[in-house]
Amino acid sequence: MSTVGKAVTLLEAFDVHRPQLGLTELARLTGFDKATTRRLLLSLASHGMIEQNETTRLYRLGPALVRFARIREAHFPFLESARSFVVALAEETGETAHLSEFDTDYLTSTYVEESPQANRVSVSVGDRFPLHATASGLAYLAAARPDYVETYLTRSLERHTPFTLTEPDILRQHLGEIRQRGYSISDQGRAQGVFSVGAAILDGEGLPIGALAVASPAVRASGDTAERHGRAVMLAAGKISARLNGRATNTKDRTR
Amino acid sequence: MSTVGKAVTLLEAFDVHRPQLGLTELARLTGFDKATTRRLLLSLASHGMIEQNETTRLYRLGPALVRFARIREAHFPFLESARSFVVALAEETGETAHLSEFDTDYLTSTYVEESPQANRVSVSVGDRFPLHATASGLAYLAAARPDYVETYLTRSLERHTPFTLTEPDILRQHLGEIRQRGYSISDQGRAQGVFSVGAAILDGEGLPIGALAVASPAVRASGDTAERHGRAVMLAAGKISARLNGRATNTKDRTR
DNA sequence: AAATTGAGGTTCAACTAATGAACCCACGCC
DNA sequence: GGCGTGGGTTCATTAGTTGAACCTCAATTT
Repeated sequence: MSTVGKAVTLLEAFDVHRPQLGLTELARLTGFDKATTRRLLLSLASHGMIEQNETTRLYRLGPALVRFARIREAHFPFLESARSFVVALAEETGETAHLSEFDTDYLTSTYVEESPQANRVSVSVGDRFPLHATASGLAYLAAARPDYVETYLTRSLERHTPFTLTEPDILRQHLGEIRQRGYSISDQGRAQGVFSVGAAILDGEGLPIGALAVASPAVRASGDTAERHGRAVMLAAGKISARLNGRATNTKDRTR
Repeated sequence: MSTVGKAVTLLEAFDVHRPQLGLTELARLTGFDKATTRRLLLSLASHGMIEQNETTRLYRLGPALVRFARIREAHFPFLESARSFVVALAEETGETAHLSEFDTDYLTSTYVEESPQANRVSVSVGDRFPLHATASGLAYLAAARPDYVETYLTRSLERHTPFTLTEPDILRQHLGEIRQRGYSISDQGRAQGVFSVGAAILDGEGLPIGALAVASPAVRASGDTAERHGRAVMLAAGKISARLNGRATNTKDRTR
């Protein structure tokens, strides 16, 4: 692995539930030597990518990351342009709606609007969705480049529940149906008792960059739920894509 | 420079006004060889820190940065906890109020609430403030560790206007006065015609992590402006620090 | 109070990964 | 059709990275 890759791997050791880590702990989590870990941390810290609490000696993600994130968001306002549509979708369906963004073989939850009902699906910002086991992921794959999909399908796909689809051939067929239908369906693919439908968010070239989904308790999913939610999520995703690209983008326009 | 440092330097080539860059352009901006630049970009891209537009071949900051920023903000909610106080401060003073965060020898503007008046000071999120030439920076320095201040003062300090203070001795004296007073004053230190007062935001150990400031056109700064704005900014900064640390933190409590 | 454990941090010879000059290719333009 | 420009690649040389062993300090344990 390149040195840069190692440095980023170090950053990836942090998450919402482990926002601060010690040197030894970081070395253990990443598998790097303590000396290596420290040298990388210092390099990162000198650029504000990592910060150290001077009394506890613990490391945490630095302010430069926030600065970079703002630059990206200013130019590529994924969240800003989507928030209101997610809220509207949750209201319309009465269920939890969530938006996720593609990032290295996963979709990462970016914004969540939970259902007001007591029995609801709960999702947290930062949660990562495997592509083959969630409605969001399937919607993403259905719109992704064929070569990416093939590469993804040939690796070993984790089975999260007895309902998870892991057979490449079945998945390929499933993706075909999603393309026809316009939205994806995942019946308890990642978590038991959760029924979801999803649709991809597309960039200016028609390639997917994220997904929008509605998740409901499976016990509330009756005959027409998939279609009702599916239409709603498809429409909302289309609107988000359109706004993101400053124009309509439901066609895969590749003329340029 | 370490490879990691170079990789981050590449990220730093992007800013709000230049959110997308080509390979050659990036190599030119950073001074690295084209091959080096590309290899670094690939390493970064494989972790989602950089993204490439497949048709224009231009590179932009990646989604992983946004993910990391969220992890940091979830744990260290600088902006969230401060926003309402900045709005209130702008309202109270009738002038532009802005919050900035320390990041590698500069304060970076994080949130801005502009004055409603036609003749107002305009600040953009992402603007970088030199420590010696702005009210925010001086407030930061006045609360910073002595060894950091000394290191900072011994480098050559840029003169932005005829009013910029660049003499280490004068600055040291100035910082003493700021500590006594509780807020800083910068009369046209960075831009002609801008009068600002500022106060530092402190972490749980009493060390500064950012600053809050009120900036007004110098022509509106009369006799009591400094004191009125100063008191307001000091109070607001104290409240932000307190909320950030979950308790009162205007004393430098180091008992642990 | 001496011994033990475990954390942060450092050193330096061995070694592996980074470097960059020169290269190719594609496209747009005169 | 030749020239300029930008993206991308190659590989011998070179410079940065590695990690076992070490140090220090503070908190437990004996």
